[in-house]
Amino acid sequence: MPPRNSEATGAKGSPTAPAVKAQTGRVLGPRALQTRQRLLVAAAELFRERSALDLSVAEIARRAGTSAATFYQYFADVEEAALHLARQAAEEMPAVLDLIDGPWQGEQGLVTAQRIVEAFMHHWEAHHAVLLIRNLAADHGDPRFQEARRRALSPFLERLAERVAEFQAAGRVSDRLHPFATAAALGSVLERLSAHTQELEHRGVDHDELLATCAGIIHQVVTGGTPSLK
Amino acid sequence: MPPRNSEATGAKGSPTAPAVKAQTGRVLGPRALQTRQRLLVAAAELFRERSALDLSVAEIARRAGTSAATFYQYFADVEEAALHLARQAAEEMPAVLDLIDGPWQGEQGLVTAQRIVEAFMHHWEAHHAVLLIRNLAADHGDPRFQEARRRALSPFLERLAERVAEFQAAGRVSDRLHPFATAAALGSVLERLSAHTQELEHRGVDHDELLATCAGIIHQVVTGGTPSLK
DNA sequence: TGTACATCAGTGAACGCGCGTTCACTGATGTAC
DNA sequence: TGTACATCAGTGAACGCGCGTTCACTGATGTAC
Repeated sequence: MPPRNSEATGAKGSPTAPAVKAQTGRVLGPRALQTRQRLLVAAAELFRERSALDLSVAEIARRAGTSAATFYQYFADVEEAALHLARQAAEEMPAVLDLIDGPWQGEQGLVTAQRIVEAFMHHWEAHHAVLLIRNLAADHGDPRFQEARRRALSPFLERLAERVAEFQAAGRVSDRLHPFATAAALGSVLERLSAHTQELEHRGVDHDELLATCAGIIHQVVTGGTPSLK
Repeated sequence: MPPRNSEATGAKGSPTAPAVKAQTGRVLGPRALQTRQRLLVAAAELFRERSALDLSVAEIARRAGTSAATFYQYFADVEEAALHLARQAAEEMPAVLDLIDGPWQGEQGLVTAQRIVEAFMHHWEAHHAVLLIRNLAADHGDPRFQEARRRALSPFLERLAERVAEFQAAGRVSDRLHPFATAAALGSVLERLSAHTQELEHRGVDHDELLATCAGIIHQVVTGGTPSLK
């Protein structure tokens, strides 16, 4: 059996990660990091099952096979753990970003739109519960969650808005549309439809139709009309 | 002083309302209806302040100036009260419905789209907190809230889908778009942008620009392209 | 290699608190005669 | 109009429960020599 956790014995000042700290401010060792991770996983599981921020510290600790007292060594409260999960999920978004810079001209535009939709849906499938909670808390006005959401979505929306502005400059898209508001609207389509695939499948819209529709709308709104109707 | 509650002394079998009942099944008198209403108002206030379903019965009762025991005479739990508020809010939607049957041809189409957006935003301003909670609970899978949401949105989405299908039949809109999925996408734009006016205003998008953008997108997607770019 | 000590990490037990829920009771309102 | 009674509506008090939070303590791990 090879020794696991070999990284724990490695360079002590590894500059890659910003050094996770306990509530007291102490830097965490490998065992503590493991425990903390177990708590996060437990919280994520419970969010998936229940949802909403009505989880109790006791419940999370129980699920993680540890005690509530331990939870308080790493997080001030349940929200802090949720916030961490939300930020973790957001780290995936950059992959979607590059897609926006793909080609939008002609038929290629539709393919680009499709790829974006696929990436978004994938993202939501993987983090459904946490993203839902992030959005709820943000909607309600919690500034920490609002910022987490903004950080995750802003780069995406801004780049998309640039495309809209480009097509506007080329005279293809109506000047009535505010580029950023348009991007935000398309973002909401992506989020909502990704979050509600089941409900729509229940209504007779299968996954591929949903993807095609979503991509079609994005393509049409960004580039201003369909190049060919077929 | 004229006698108030004169309706209470009127026809005992008034068929207009379906007769509200207590948890025990007894039909409620005027005083009880007032108390029940006070509890609902208190719950709505607290939802506006807090949000999420983490309100306690004790809290609602306190706000309503009554006791928890009284709450249980009218509602089984907090969710039941929330559900009632959600259904109440949904009763406003029919007003939006008729707008969809307005003219969509030419420049009139934009006006129609604008009216729809205005009505939707108004609806959300009035019931923000409750609608947010309804959607959250529905998202999480609670079937009662899912149904409440479906009942509120379905007629709207179905009529909108009909318009999309009409423009498809006329060869104006791509066949790639699934009519109902398209309507759902536009519905999500309406809901999200209505729910997030503040956030967008924070980003330099004012209310009118938001309205124009939202209407522009709806018009373009439903009718397939802008009639004139100006 | 072995031993002594320092620090890290985890936890049982305790405390008080506010909640959900129920029940027997009081007070208010309506009705029959 | 007045009185007796029935029903409606509201509530204080009680119960047990699980939670949040803290603290002194135990056990695990690392380190110096």
